[in-house]
Amino acid sequence: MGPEKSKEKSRSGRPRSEKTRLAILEATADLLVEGGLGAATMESIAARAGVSKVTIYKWWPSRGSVAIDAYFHRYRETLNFPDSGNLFDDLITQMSIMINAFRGRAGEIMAELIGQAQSDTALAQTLRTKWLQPRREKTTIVLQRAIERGEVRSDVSIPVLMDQLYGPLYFRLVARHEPLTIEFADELIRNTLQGVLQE
Amino acid sequence: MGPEKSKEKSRSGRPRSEKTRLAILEATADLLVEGGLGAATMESIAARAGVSKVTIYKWWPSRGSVAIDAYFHRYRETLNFPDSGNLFDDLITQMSIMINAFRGRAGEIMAELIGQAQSDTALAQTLRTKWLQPRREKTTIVLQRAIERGEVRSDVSIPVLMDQLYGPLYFRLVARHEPLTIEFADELIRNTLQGVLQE
Amino acid sequence: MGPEKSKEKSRSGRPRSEKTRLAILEATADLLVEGGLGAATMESIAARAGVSKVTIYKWWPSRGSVAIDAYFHRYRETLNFPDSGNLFDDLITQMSIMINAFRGRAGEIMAELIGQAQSDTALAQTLRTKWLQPRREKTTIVLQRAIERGEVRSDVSIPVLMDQLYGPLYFRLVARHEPLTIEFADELIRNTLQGVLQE
Amino acid sequence: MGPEKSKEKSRSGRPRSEKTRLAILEATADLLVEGGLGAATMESIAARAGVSKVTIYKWWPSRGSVAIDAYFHRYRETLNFPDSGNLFDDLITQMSIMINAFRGRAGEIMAELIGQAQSDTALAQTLRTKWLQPRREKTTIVLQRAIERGEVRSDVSIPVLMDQLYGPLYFRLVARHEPLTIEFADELIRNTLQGVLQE
DNA sequence: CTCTAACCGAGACGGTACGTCTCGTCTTTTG
DNA sequence: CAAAAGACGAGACGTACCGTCTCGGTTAGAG
Repeated sequence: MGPEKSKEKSRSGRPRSEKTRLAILEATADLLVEGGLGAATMESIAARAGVSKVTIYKWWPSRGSVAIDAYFHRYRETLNFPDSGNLFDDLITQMSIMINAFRGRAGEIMAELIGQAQSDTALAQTLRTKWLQPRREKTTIVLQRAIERGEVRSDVSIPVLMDQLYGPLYFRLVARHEPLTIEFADELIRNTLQGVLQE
Repeated sequence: MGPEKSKEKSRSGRPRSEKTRLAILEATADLLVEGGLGAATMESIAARAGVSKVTIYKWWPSRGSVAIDAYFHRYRETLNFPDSGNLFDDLITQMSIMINAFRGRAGEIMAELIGQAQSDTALAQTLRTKWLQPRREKTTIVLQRAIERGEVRSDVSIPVLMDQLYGPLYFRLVARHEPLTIEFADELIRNTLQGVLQE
Repeated sequence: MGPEKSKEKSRSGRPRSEKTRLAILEATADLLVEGGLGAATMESIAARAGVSKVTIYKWWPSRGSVAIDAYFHRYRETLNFPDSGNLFDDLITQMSIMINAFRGRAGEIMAELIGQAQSDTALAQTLRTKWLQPRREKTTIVLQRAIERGEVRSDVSIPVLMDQLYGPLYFRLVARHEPLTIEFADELIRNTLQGVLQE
Repeated sequence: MGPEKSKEKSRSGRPRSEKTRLAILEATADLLVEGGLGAATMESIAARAGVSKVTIYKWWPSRGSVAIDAYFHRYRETLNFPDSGNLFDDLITQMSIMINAFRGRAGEIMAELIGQAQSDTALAQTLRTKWLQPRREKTTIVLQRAIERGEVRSDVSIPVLMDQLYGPLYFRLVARHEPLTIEFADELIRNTLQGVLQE
């Protein structure tokens, strides 16, 4: 999904215009910010980018794909995960960055992308591969090291633990029944690590 | 949202047809099951129910609203929460029911409804009031009693704890990166209650 | 077409409400004046008259029927034809009255009624019976007397002569290619009586 | 109104499909013949022509416009006016052609078009420019020559004379109070030229 | 002085067409 | 030969009136 820069030796014919690719991504990102996913129709993207619809269809299969690429293009984040040796500190630092991002426009757009993905399997696939997976890989490393340090029990399943940590966050992003705050993250991490039972 | 049965004494004019209301809900539910939310267009609902589009618009503001009412109509569940006195048992029982429901067609439809709600605030509101809230109220009571019994620490925020328990579940429903299994629920509850730190 | 006051001895049951009948005619006439025939929908007439649609359908078969009755109700004219003994004077007098009426709102409405009658045979019938015919009968008498007086040739067909006099007038009303003026009527009558050939 | 064949050098983009244009006109003409103007709805035209409604709206502003173009397309007539040097002969020849056309389906449709034009100014405009005007121009020339020949009085207004000749004809077409026959035309022309007064 | 038939309001309802929107494809010309 | 321009078929959208159909409440003459 999304246009990959061709690794092949220059194929014959006119090469793809990088200017056009960027115009599309910028236009889409602008539309996403201004009116959400609903505003980023193929027609409006083409019009805004000064590009033909066909050109977009040539390189992206669906409007969701363009949107997600535009999202990454605009919000290309460092994706750095701290690894200080103290699990709680690492988690609260990383989660704070994420929550700060999700409280703004980027959060609304991500929520809409997740929403759209419910009826667009290709988009769902892209979201998993390009968004979720890289983050889960980084997190896996951090949690693995915490297990190795003896901080976390070794019988804990890392995928389950990751869902315990990030599931509640995405749940609030999407269900909006409670606000996404740092305090929430703090208690969430604390509870997750220590449990909630009376000692 | 959705038509409430009038409690008022019969108002003037022809009364609303219960037959029509049911035909709409059944038709919509059928369409949801057959082809998901995308298949439940206003046109197809009207055609299948043998009903005029205007009649649907008269009583429901959007296609999402009809869908959600149809969903509740078809999957009107007991919404019973066990309250045995043992928190783990109660949670695993309740969550198993939920997971069993979400692993079938009902789960796909719920995921699509949540998806649609990302770009339809009215639908989002309905989902919160008619789906989430009642369940959270039941759960609140159970957790409250666990605190009173001294099973759970009294400084734990119940909303946060509920998100710890159900957030990961909805996350897997929506992101589909890992399967929704009873084993997952089991470890999730266990971890949540006891924590993951090495003792 | 249109409600006739029942000549029968009072039938059992509640008698028809004269108030309602008038409310409908007044409301329709108002709507005709304000927005033409297009504005006088059954819905708007019912709403404006504070009357149920069914009541209207009870007494009139179509919207055109109501409109035409409302037109006659509002513009009930004397329908007097002068009969001075001089044909030209009589014609110019009568035609001036008609042109003056047709140059205002009444003319626009009549044009729309004629228009509607092209796709509503019942309305067409009513227009002929209630509007055209009475006028043609009056005119026939006047022309008949002109023939008897020896003013007009006795081999002239009266219906044809009437169409020569009034056809051009309705043509301008409906085609609007030239204005409806007294000067037009004057030359029309003069030409018709004397012919246009060089003597 | 209606699509004009572009005189411009080929503009960029996909050119308009002539096949589609013709399909629309043929479908509309068929519908007009089969069921009159009422049958020629945008939906039925689109369905019959195998064309999208949007495509029709792209090129015609209203259903009346399509209908009138379809009418001209189907009944593209010679529009020739004889000019033999004898006014009566020319008029009776031309009027006979017209009456023969108007006595068939074409007359009904024209009447409906005139009817529709009473509540559709754009359509009215088109009727005047594309139907009435060309005919009046031809007639003007013939009458002008009759005046020059000294056959007709030079103080007669040509527009008024044209309304005297064709007004009665359209009046009968639209009011249907008397039949449209050649005999009618004959007496109409004779009366108009010679007058009806006793000499 | 009730009974009862018809009238009337309110408004739900199935239906048809409207005019608009976006999608994804197709067909030209331009650079 | 890629890209732009834009025509096109498809099909859902939400709205407007149509004409019909219950309802409950009313109104006047008949019994």
